[in-house]
Amino acid sequence: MPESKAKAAAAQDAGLEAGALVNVRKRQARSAETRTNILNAATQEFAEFGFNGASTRSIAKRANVLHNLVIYHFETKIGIWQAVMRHALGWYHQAFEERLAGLRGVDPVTKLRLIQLDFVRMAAEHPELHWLMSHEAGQRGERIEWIINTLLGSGFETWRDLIVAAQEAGAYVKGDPLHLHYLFIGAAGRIFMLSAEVEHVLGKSPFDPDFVEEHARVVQELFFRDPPRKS
Amino acid sequence: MPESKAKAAAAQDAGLEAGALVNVRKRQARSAETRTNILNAATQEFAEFGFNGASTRSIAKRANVLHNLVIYHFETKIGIWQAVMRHALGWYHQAFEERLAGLRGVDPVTKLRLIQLDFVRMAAEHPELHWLMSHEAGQRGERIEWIINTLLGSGFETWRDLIVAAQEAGAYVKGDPLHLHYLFIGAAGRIFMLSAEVEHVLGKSPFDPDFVEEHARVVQELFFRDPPRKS
DNA sequence: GTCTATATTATGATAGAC
DNA sequence: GTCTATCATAATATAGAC
Repeated sequence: MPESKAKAAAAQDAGLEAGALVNVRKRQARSAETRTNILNAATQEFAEFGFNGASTRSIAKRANVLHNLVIYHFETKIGIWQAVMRHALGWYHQAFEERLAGLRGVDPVTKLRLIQLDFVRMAAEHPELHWLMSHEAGQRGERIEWIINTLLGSGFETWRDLIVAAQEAGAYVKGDPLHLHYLFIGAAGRIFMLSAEVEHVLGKSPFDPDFVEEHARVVQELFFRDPPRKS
Repeated sequence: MPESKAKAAAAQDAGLEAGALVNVRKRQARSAETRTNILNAATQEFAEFGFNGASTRSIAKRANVLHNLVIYHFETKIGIWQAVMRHALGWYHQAFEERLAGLRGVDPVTKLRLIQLDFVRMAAEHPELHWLMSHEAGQRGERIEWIINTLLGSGFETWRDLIVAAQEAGAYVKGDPLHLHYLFIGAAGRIFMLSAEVEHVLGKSPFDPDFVEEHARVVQELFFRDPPRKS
């Protein structure tokens, strides 16, 4: 935390008369808004250009704030980046946990089908997430280490368990479940990361809602298999 | 072309005594070597960091040359980038054309199987190619337009025709052939672009030769289907 | 919290000696 | 073709007024 920010927090903790308190709250609201704007702008910039390619100035410009406010709110460039990753991956994990919680009791094959459908739709709606990971996950380095150590939780176990269960039911293609999960990630998400090229070759945007659904359907046809008939 | 380079070429065209000619040839050889070193270094840098993230100085450092030689040999930053793309995509297209030429007369299903196998092996051996495209193909912009207009040839038609033929033989999953090609590209290549994360989650490098072959096998299991029995 | 101003380093690009 | 030196701009980051 920057010193000035810490001081402001301390001033708030101390007793303040009513009028001053209102002003403090107004300022806090504006601060929170600025911070959010910067965070969203930084998400887009880091997704598009990667850590090196993005600049605090372009982030500030996109967020419509003065460039030094980016550093003020997040201390360093790596600080903004970490905040972006925490926010993006946190949101992603939460979305899946809530989805899975809603599917309690559903059989694993259906469950896997449904969260894979969600995954495809999310890849179309939030390709930034794929880009953010993509820029880091390709080469060893401090940032991917940080992601692995502080943000990558036990999400993969859930996918693995569901795939194993679907395989045991004879409903999913055979093979190492986590390997298959990465095949799925590639098949499901890559087309949205190549959207400009795809648009030229296919003659339509992969983000077109109808296409997204068709895409999800075909992806599932690749991985799911008809289970053997019982008796 | 830089003026100094044009002058050197002119001097070469003029008559020169034997000793001087040898020196000119030595210089040309060194120049060509420098250019090649820069091109290879630039390929790695652009693949890793994208156009904005890479710098002419980091390219020069990697190539072990003085930083201004990068500009001398390629005029501008976009000039180096274009040379990299021409070289990388040219090599890629040539490799496939030669492979296909060698497969003249082979039935389309086998042909598709074999060039897909090559594609997977190439993605493992040269992930730079996927990165170079990846950094540009995600968003509209001058560079992807340049790629589409000057480098993207008729390669996609070949893939489409082979996929259609394999579908007609009942040996390939149904669906829009070019859409399926992008699904294949994602399934085949994405795992190598996430190598650092994959290594952590799977416990082994996706570049491991045995894994590459297993990966290629599973990818084909996703897309190829048993054709209906005859008679 | 925000704004102006500034320090410092990195970057793309050029000029001129050899 | 390469090397030294340099320029102009853009980058990360900080200091201090309000």
